[in-house]
Amino acid sequence: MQHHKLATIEDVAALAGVSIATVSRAINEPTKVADATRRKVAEAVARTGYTTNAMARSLRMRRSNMILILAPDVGDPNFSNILVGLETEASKRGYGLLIGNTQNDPSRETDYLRFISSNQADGLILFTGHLPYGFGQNAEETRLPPMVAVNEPVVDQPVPFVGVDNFEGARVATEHLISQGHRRIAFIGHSPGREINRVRESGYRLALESAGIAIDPRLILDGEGTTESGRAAAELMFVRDALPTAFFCVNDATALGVIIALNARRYELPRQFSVMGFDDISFASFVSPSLTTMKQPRHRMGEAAMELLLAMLAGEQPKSQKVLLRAELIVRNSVSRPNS
Amino acid sequence: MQHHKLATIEDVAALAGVSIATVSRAINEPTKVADATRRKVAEAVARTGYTTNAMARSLRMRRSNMILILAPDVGDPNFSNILVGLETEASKRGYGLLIGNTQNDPSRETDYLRFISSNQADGLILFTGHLPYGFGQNAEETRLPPMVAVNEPVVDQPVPFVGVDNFEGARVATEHLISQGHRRIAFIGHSPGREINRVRESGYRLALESAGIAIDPRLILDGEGTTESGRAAAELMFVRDALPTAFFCVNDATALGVIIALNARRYELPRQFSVMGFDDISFASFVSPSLTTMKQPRHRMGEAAMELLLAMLAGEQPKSQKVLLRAELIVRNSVSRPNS
DNA sequence: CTGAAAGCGCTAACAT
DNA sequence: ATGTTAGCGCTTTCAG
Repeated sequence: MQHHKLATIEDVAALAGVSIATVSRAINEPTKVADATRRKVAEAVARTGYTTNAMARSLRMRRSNMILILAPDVGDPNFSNILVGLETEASKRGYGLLIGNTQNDPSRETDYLRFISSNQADGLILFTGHLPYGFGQNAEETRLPPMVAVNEPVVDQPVPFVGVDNFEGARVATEHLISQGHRRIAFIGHSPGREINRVRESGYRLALESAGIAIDPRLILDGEGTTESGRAAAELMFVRDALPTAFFCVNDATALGVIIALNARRYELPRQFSVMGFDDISFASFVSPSLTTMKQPRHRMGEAAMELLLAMLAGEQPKSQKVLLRAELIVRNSVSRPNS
Repeated sequence: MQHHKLATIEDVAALAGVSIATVSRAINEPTKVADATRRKVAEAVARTGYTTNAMARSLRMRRSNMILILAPDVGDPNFSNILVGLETEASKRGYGLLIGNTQNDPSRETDYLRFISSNQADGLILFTGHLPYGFGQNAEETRLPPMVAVNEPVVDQPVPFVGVDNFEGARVATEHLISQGHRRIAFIGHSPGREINRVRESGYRLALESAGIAIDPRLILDGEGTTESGRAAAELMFVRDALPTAFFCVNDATALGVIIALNARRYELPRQFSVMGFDDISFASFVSPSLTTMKQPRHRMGEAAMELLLAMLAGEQPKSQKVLLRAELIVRNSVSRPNS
């Protein structure tokens, strides 16, 4: 563990009285070496404190055992929880994680590609929802490196994707509300353009239809996925005077806004209104009332994405271009039977 | 940007009609090369799409331009915000970040050291508060690699540290309460053993003393730094019937617990009680009333730590073993003048 | 089962 | 200002 002068494979070979080739084999293909030799080498390794020089090895083997993670915002808690899953799986398989924070800046995206093109990383995990700038132009010609998108699919590009089943999750959430006896259920959405909004709304609609409940367009409002937009949407409902008994919100931030609006109007929750979120962000359990919501399996998303990427690196064809994990219903205190 | 067969320095040299040494110089020490030659090389680089092979370069130069980040929990939002600062500074200086999630598991700590001992990382940022297991035993003999601790200092070890000035921050927080007219100010602390508890409590005491306010031991309670412990501590105050007009809490999680307890008792905040936190975690602005607190300069902590480490890597002696950044008072709605 | 030797792609010392 | 060359530490044929 000395830092100034590390032992090399030659030091070990000399000490063990064998050739460097044998040392290399003893370490990497133990079965190809005689027992006695292997023991001698092992001892020499221990005595010298030898560690394989990863640079030399990577240079020779043309792979680095590193994965580059490209994310728009490393500080986003949604990201960091998935990261833990990525790391768990990678480290289990002997891979290291290199992290690239792009801030959606094209030049930073390009910049990070140097890790790929300089052989410093073997594959790529994409959180950005688009190919890094620098690949984009000539996607057909350019041979893309092995990569997997997670959380956000890559638009218009055949990149394997691991995410959550938003359609199914929204359906389950809405059904939970229905099972409690609600029939007038609002949907407070994200921006109309967002894929996630479309899909979660579809799940909501399907659940209602399956239960034979007519869809009331006045109960469907767009938002922006933010707390403030949730608050505003709830207020709008009161202004318009088309009130639901329950709010299903496209995400927890929105749900929080709805709760704030309802609390401000001095309603008692969940007795007078039920609120359901989606995501299970960290403060979902701290709001009052604590938020019933759909939990995204973030850790498993990370693991699954890494598993998929490493399989591709090992030469396997991805079985499917899309892995969707189920969100889990988390029952807390913001949903109850309607009050009537 | 072809992935199967990358251009090497030889390809560039051949195309430009120069030697590989000249190509290397043209790229790394442009001033040492004639203008015309440099242009030829630049064009050849562009035509071939050449990128320096980082492995070969690192092997030769004996450094990787990589920094290893060792953290107990990569998913912790406190960590991830500092990470952004680390990344900003590192990437500005051409360094990459390798991330290691140890989960406080000694074997994982040791495991990640291979990145250091195999030359895959030049330095180390420590979030763990202790030397990685594997260095610990023989710290005197072992030559430690360049490293900087951030957020949490390394106990009993001369490791340069970048963190927040908790003493000063607690003093400012308490003074804010005093300036509003409070004189009976409670301190809800962390576990007694924790350094952070000791320091923040000292700041609280100094502020009171400086203002000529006697310290009332009945207003100082231990906790565990959790929401639940904050709630319990507030309850205990009511049971003991030694009530403050304001609560200064060792952190926001605790403050949240206090607010929950006060809300549950149907007090009106901040009219009847003021509550002050520390940290400015993400939901501090969402609680009702929104939390007045001290904001940790996490982004800058990351930048400062990386700056320090890179300076050490460049051979500079760290000027001081300890860099303390000031926390910033964030005024929201949980503090007002006392009610009397 | 083991050893000799080539070579991964690069930088830097030395020579011109 | 440019070229030649050694060698960073390793894995992997190819021989034996």
